Amino acid sequence: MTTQNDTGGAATAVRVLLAEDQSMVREALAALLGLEPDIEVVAQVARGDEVLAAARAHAVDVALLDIEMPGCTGIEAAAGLRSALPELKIVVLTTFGRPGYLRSAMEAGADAFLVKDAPAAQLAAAVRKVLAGERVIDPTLAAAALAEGANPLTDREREVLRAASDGRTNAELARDLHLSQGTVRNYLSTAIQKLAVRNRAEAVTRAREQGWL
Amino acid sequence: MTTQNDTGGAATAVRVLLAEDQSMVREALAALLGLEPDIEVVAQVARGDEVLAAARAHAVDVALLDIEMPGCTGIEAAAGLRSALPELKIVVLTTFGRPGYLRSAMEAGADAFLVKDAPAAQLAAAVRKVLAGERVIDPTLAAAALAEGANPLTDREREVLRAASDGRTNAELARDLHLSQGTVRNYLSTAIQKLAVRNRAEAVTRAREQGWL
DNA sequence: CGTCCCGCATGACAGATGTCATACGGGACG
DNA sequence: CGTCCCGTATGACATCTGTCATGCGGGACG
Repeated sequence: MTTQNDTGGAATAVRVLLAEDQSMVREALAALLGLEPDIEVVAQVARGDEVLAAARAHAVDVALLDIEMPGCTGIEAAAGLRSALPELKIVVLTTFGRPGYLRSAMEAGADAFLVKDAPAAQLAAAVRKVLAGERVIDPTLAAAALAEGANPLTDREREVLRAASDGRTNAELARDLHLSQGTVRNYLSTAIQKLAVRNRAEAVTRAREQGWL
Repeated sequence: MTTQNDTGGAATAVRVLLAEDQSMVREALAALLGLEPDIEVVAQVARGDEVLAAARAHAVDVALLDIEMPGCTGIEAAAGLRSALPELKIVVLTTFGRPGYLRSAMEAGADAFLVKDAPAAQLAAAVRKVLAGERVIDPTLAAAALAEGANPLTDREREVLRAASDGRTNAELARDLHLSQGTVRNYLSTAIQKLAVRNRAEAVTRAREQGWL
């Protein structure tokens, strides 16, 4: 899905791409940004895997990316944009202020990281700041991300934990991941210990809230 | 939190209350509704338990309620509004199109039920329709709600399942809920059977996606 | 090149979880 | 006043889950 509305806005207006899967929220954010005379939303997409093409097609200056999207995540989209269009500024916008998300967003090359419960004024402000070359991150969240340290889980552990997250049993996990049942249990066991919890369900909860899942 | 902005809008404009915990989304929705000449957002709150007071204080015609909010849910707020201010129209707006949510919203006296991935235009449309005495619900979702039937869990089963949802062990649940450990297991067992799943984690997932948790 | 650590894997064992039969008091409903 | 369902409880049993000792292969480092 790609919407064009190149009408309106000053000739010098910042050209913004908005990527967010919930139509109502996306269009509402567009309305909000539309109130700013120096900002123009020139493209909207509802899927992560449509971001790059839309950014190219509409000569976008700033991309505003939600994280949770079908197709691919905003983080992955950010990485793609960063390598394909290095000039483009990237603002990652998310519901969840998870330290791991902030870390991944920054590693993917984001210029700003905003949570949706921040005041709306910060959105336009962030767009202007990244254009001016600044980086915008919530200091509290940055502190949390640094305090928590990096994701302690190995790839395999994360994979198994993610697969286990909706309640699948060890036998199913073993089949799906082509592992022995015992191996699945070991990965879950080490994940449980690394996360300092007592069972897989707590491990899932904890990994989720850190953005490590 | 209560914001007043009685300025602007026609004298005959619909007076709308907006309840949504994420500031950015809330203010964006306000901006969106603000574009409609016949609609005026006269109050905004970020918590469910502030809805009733704000509705009273601002002579609101229509309340737009998100479900997931601190304080109390939009469903609970709707029930409170319905009994205290029977004239008021209620639109429930939610991220998740869960059949159980629709059912509860309707039982709580909502006049409309919208999901956030519907097109933005439906929001203003719904406000106008409920004012005209119509009810607005997504037909697909209504069908799903009817097909699924009502929540099969007893109060106690739901309570135990909810408490178990973040990974607590039987012993902890028993202590917290003042039950014997065996009783906890029985409740979880019956819940697991009613939901046609194979363990507590799947039961939690399933109950959640139905809006039964 | 040996050694050490890490990721990965396996199986044995103990403890947690899920099932089932059974039981009892209380409220609802016919 | 039976009958049924709910909430509560117990104990026995089977299965699942978490821990641990152990082993293998590869990369890092001295």
